[in-house]
Amino acid sequence: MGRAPCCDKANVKKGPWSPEEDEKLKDYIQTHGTGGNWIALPQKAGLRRCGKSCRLRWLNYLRPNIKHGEFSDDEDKVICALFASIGSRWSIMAAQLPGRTDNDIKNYWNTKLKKKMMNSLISMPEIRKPLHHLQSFTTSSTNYSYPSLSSFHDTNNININTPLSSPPPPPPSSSYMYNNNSHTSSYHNDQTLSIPSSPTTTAAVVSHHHNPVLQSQDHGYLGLGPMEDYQGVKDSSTLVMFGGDQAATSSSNSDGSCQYDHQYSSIGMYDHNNMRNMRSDSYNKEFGVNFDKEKGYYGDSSLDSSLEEIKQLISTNFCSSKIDNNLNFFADETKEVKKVMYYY
DNA sequence: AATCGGTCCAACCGCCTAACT
DNA sequence: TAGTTAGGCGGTTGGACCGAT
Repeated sequence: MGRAPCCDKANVKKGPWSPEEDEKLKDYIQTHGTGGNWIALPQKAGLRRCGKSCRLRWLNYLRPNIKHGEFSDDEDKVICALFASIGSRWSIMAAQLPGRTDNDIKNYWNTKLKKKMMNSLISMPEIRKPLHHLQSFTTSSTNYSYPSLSSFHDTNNININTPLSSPPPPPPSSSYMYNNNSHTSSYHNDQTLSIPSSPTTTAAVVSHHHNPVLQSQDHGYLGLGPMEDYQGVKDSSTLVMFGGDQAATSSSNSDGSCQYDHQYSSIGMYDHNNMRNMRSDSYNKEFGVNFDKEKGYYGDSSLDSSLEEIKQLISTNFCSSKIDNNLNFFADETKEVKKVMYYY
């Protein structure tokens, strides 16, 4: 019953392959093929290796037409698009990229492309969160309209009732906050801005130039806690603030906008450099969220959620049937996302 | 020159499914 | 039909390498 064991585990060599072993394996397969039996192959080829190890070495390194070296922009786009639509199915991705192996793609994604993608999505304005909100904006339509922002104005009388296809207005010079639940408001050099309700997510931006959020406890309007609350963050300019279940007293205006005094009960910080979400110790003490010393961040937020959002964002807006025949679509739409981000 | 921390990637590990007996 | 393994896959890791201090 069953089959013979695949190899004598005690007698097989492990670790890096020597050039001699490579040569033996290559010669054997080029002469005889794999014979559809990797387990028997090492003995026939005169190798003290497990069949699985031979298979891996051949597929990932020795077989003809393997492409090594830098990935092209087009390859980046394919990987990003496929990741968004199918997740970490590296072998399927490899099938779409001639010469690339699943291992290569997996390594490339984990070490470079993931970071590149994250930076691409958050780099222009220092914003990270309103991804769900953006989904409703980034349609394939060329004529964007934002009913929810139709009467948006700020205290400097900058009318932002502008379609996205036009150049976006400059971002606030210091910082602002954007909140979704039912109201939206902003801070701008200690002035309160008001915009109408309706968007569906929460985000906030912290300027690179100075950081009123981290100073804000002194002003009493955010209660985020001092800089040293954020364990492991050396440079406040890398932080982006988001989140916020708010408890606020508000007053509505006739145009549908509203203003209120903020008392945020849930605020998160996103650390650009370390690509992780954080919350202040003040928050965590109050709500019993523990700092995970092993992971280095607070337990309820991590990079994973960011990736999920990227995945969701891309899959909803960029991918579908257009992946195969229009790679530039992804890049163009990414620009649109950046424009929307910049817009805020 | 030595040390340290971060990056990269080849290779291993363990799981799942299909195939075999 | 049940037990077992091969093949395939994604996740993880060890160590080489490199730049900064």
